[in-house]
Amino acid sequence: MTTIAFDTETRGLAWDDPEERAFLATWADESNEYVADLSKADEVETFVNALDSADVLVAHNAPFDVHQTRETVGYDPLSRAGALHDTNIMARVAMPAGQSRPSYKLKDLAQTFVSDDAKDAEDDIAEMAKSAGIKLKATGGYYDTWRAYPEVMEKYARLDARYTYELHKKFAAELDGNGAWELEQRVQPILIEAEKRGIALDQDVVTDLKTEYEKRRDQARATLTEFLPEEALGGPGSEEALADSLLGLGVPLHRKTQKTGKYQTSKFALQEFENDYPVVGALSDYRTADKFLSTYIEPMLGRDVVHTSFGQCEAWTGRMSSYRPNMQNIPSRGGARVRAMFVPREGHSFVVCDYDSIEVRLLAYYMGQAGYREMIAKGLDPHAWMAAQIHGGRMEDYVKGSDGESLRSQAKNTMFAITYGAGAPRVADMNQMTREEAKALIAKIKKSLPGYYRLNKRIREKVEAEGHVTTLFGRRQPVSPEKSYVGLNALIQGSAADVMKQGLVNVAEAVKPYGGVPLLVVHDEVVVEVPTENAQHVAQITEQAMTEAFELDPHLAVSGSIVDTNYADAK
DNA sequence: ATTTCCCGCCAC
DNA sequence: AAACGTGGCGGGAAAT
Repeated sequence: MTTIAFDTETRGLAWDDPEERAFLATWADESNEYVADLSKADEVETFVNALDSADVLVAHNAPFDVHQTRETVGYDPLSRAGALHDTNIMARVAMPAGQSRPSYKLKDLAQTFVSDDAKDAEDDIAEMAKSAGIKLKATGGYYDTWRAYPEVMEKYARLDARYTYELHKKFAAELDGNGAWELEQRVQPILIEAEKRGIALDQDVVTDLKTEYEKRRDQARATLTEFLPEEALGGPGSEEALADSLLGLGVPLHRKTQKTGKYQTSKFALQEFENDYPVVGALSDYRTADKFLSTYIEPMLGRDVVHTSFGQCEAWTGRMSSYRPNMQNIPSRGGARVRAMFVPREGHSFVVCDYDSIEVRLLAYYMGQAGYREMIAKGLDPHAWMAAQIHGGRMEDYVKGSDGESLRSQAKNTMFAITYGAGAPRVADMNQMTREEAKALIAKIKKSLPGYYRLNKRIREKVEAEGHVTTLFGRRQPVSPEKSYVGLNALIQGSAADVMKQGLVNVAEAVKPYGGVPLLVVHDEVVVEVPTENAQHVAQITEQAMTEAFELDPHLAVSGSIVDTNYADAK
């Protein structure tokens, strides 16, 4: 059983950019460390042979090193039969944390578990770079530092492989037979494949969006400058200038920020003034257009494919995250068409499936309230049901499209807020009602869901006694007892994350024979790219694979759609 | 001059 | 009595 830990030293973090590729590889076995200059063919060969001979390959943040290795030397560590173990994931599974998250960086873990001077390397390297006049954090900074001080850099690079090896040894023993670790191991290659394949962009759409949103921004800006001076719209001093200008226009700002006590100018703080002050609407339009441009549109310009990275265990609840770029917060609400820039490749379609109200279903499961569970199992609308409980009448009077739809939304939003731990003041704020009305609303929800409050009490007591909740898949999820009110959300969100990970594993396996590849995971949604001729069938088996992730009562439900056009057209 | 903090806002 | 959860990111301000 050969275990090899490896690491790459790279010019940057964008592994898909030829400018930011790896220049050095290091690896360690039980007794030795090795280093390869990746510009030398014989050293590359030694490196590749070492990787290829391992039964267990280990890396810290393995996806990054896998991508760098593949792109730099043309050898894909995932192509081997052996296992890939990521000490970052292992540490997070072995030592899950609550909201106060410790560092899971290699050096910090090594400092704690391997060597007291593990962190010194960072300071030394920074010092070396400085004395050589190199900007370490800039692209190529590490490469330049290596060129200037090859022996020192290589020594530290070897140590990283050693630390990774030793951490693996520690965690592998602890995690033997751990179900959560087994699931994470199955998830990782799927995410790596999704990152590697990436999502195709239609540049015609990107440039059209750019034009459209520049126009929107400029129009809003023109309107705004009738009310506000230029210096309130960006640049140094603009934050204070904006608040001052709004006050000068008579807008009675009163909400202050928590940390620094400045006047809030957020959408929420301004919404109460939008009917009386036209500046508020114009400001909102301007900020939306500006944000869409800088965050979602301009970063996509000139790319054929976008390769996100997934934080497999990034959220403390077990949820995944997505970064560089974040593909989990691309605008979709309110008719935004930004998702239209993401398109299936030629001859392919997207199959987009998401769990229906998974958090409500989990809540129903944990409440154990028979009537509520059956109502959901029958496919009825829990939010319309709740609205009817609150306001009387039949639930049909509150479904989407009816006169009572806004009361349904109120019930839904309040229900979510309460699950997240909101109290009467926050519920009053969000619903534009008095605190007394909010109390009455919460009381009515409480009355119609006795199981909810029993559950909440039970969870809080468990958190206060044991410091954790236990998710649907038996995963221990720490929650700080001082904030036991988040326990319910941790349970529901954490269990939904478990389901999604199992669902993803099921999906990847099921769609593979039909050429389907998961490209994205967005908490309760999976996007699969598939040859168009197989799309109908793959949609059906994807739904089934997700539904079968767990036998819940009420059962899980999945709805899917097939699009040949773009991501915006899904659903 | 560089890094970190803060605010605001997109998603689920 | 009180406390709405999980993320990432862009731009400006504050800290170093």
